[in-house]
Amino acid sequence: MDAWSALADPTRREIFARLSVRPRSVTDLASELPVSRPAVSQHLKVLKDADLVRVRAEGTRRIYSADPAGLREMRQELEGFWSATLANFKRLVEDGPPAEEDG
Amino acid sequence: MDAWSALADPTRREIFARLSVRPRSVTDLASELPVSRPAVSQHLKVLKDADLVRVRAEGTRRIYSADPAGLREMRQELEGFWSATLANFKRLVEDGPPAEEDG
DNA sequence: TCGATCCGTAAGCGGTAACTTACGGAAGGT
DNA sequence: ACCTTCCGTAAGTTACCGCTTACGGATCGA
Repeated sequence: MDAWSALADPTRREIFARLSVRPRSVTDLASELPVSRPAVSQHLKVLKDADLVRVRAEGTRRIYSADPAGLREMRQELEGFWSATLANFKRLVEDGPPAEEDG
Repeated sequence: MDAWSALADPTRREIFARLSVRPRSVTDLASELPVSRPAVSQHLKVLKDADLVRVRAEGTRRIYSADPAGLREMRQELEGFWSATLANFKRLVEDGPPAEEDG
């Protein structure tokens, strides 16, 4: 599952948002959310597979933190959409000529 | 369905990517993609509900174009994730103090 | 008016995502 | 050694998503 699909789920996006503020354990996350601890574990696995989070062992606890790696690609692709959309939209409202195909 | 879920689907993201370059009709899009025309129509409805695309009638054809509106919100949220993740990650690799809760 | 083209939607199907409960392993304290 | 806490995974259920085919409305040309 890619980063787009990983962050599409509201619960997973909420988990990632919290981890982007500061690292937390699985139990801590579960206590803050309206889902069970196993559900959080499963969400974290998805986020980890998408390189959106990292894990660090601390005794029996697993401390998860946000990882820039997975987010970087996604951000770049979205920035591409953004600039292309703005340029295209600008031509439309200015009633300008249609765009040439370049991608 | 919000913009995150709308762009999570690969086919829908491909449609949006093409529309961000230049507007196209439903049939044109379908001819470029490995799915049927009704499927494209359904995808466009999702994108439209998320304010990611607009429609303009041109005879019997419906010309769809990328709309900055829906993308703006999503982009801002992702930029928030990005800066928070970077800041948090920086503290971690510097072995600095844990972050305070501020949202 | 008749046919062709463009399009949206309903109906139905197969796949899978998200959640729960149940279980078992690993580490720490006493 | 024993109990507790923390965690991941398997199994099963429910619900939704994406796709197809089929159908009907709308517009244009002859």
